[in-house]
Amino acid sequence: MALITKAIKGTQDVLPADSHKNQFIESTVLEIASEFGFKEIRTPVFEHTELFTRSVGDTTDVVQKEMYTFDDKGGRSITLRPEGTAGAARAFLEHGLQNEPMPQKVSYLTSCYRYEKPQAGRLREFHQFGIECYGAESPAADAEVISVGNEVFGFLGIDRIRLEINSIGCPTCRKEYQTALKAYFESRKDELCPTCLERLDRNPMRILDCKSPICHEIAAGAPIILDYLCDDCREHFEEVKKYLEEMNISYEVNPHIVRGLDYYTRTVFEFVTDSLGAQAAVCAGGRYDGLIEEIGGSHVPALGFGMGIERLLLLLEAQGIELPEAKKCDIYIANIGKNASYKAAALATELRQSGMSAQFDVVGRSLKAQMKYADKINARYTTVLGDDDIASGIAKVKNMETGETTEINLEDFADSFMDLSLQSAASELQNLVSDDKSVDISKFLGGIM
RNA sequence: GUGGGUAUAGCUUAGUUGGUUAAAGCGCCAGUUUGUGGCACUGGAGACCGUCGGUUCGAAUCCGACUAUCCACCCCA
Repeated sequence: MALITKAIKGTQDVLPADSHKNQFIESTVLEIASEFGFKEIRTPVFEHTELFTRSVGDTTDVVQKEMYTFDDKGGRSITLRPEGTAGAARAFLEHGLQNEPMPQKVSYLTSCYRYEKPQAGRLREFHQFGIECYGAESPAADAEVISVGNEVFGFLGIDRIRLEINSIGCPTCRKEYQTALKAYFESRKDELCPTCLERLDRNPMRILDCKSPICHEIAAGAPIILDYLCDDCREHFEEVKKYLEEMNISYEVNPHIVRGLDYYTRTVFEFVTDSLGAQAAVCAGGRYDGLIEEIGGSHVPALGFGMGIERLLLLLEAQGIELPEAKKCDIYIANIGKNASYKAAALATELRQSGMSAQFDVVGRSLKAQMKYADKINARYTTVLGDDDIASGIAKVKNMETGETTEINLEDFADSFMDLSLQSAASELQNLVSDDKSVDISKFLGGIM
């Protein structure tokens, strides 16, 4: 296929048949976040490259080999954001949000870009839902951020997902730990896999989550960071767990969680699933108390998470969870002849102004073909307009599901049709509720409203 | 960046040991007389068989390279 008719490697189109799923997810997560007081922030797709090298860390894989970086025409080094935290932090500082009442809580839906080799659940352009909470040192904030993620999965009906948490301490206690860890791995140097051998110098903590069986086994006997936490960090971690328990959120402590972004401190967490192949982490984040200072602000403790939208969608599919259907067309106006076409256009306009979704034939097809089309687009009602109907002033409206027809006066068509439509929606809802009490009403409403 | 699988209509796939105009189902368009969809039937459009090169009288089929895509490593959401 010619290059110009081929999407860039690792990018994906969302087609009209599927976009309602994205829309549903997006509005759902934003809504849930807002219940917790997180308000949406929107930042640019690109930033100065230095923002990411400073925050994400210039020894990380993300910065070293995955960023889309280029010089613009003014000679600035620009980078397409590889994650959402840095841009939000930059905006927080730039607009002096530290002078607003604390905590500041923001949420976002962004596209992110990483030059990686694509595979299941891993794209070069992907989308993240994220939240950030600034100015809260307390472990209660950690638990609250985690609970937002928990709420999203709960609301969507996802099970077989577990929360793993860990603390990687503050720079002071982590240093001590890393020394001990390095000493341990040095002692078993000749057994490590080649990649871990490299990691030994760069970041020995990464060896902890290596998947190779030998390294995994060696890592099992390695010193555990939790034993090296300073009193403050240990206390903080204990409190986070306490809050999670109070909030009824189950978790597992996994001392081997190591995040690949340098800015994390203390609490780190991942929501992981085994229904997604190698890309197990659907949502991950943690605390980053040093980040705001690192990019030039004062000391502002903060934390947040990112959730992969594509992975979330994959997960929903893997677990057979149905999302609400796209909004149907309320009424399709079939028309015969030029005159009727004019009338149909006017009627459709009137119906839309009353808040209904209305369509009419714009192709010039036969009546039969128009009816077929109405069926294909899942129209709830159809009406046929011809010279006779216009002359008599009465249109027959057909319920496409039951086949029943109702006569409606063309004079006040929009109002009468709305009554009819609401009545049938109400009775459908009634049936649904009495049929099955467990049905999520909001899903149904999403389908018809 | 490393390894493995795959590549035939919009989609899912047939295509024998290389042998004329590459097949089917779904989908799309139209028709089965007069103004009412779903079912059925009929017809139609739609494929440079991923690309380039090689072997051969002859390649969708065999060989090579490239590209794309999928999966795993790595990394991460």
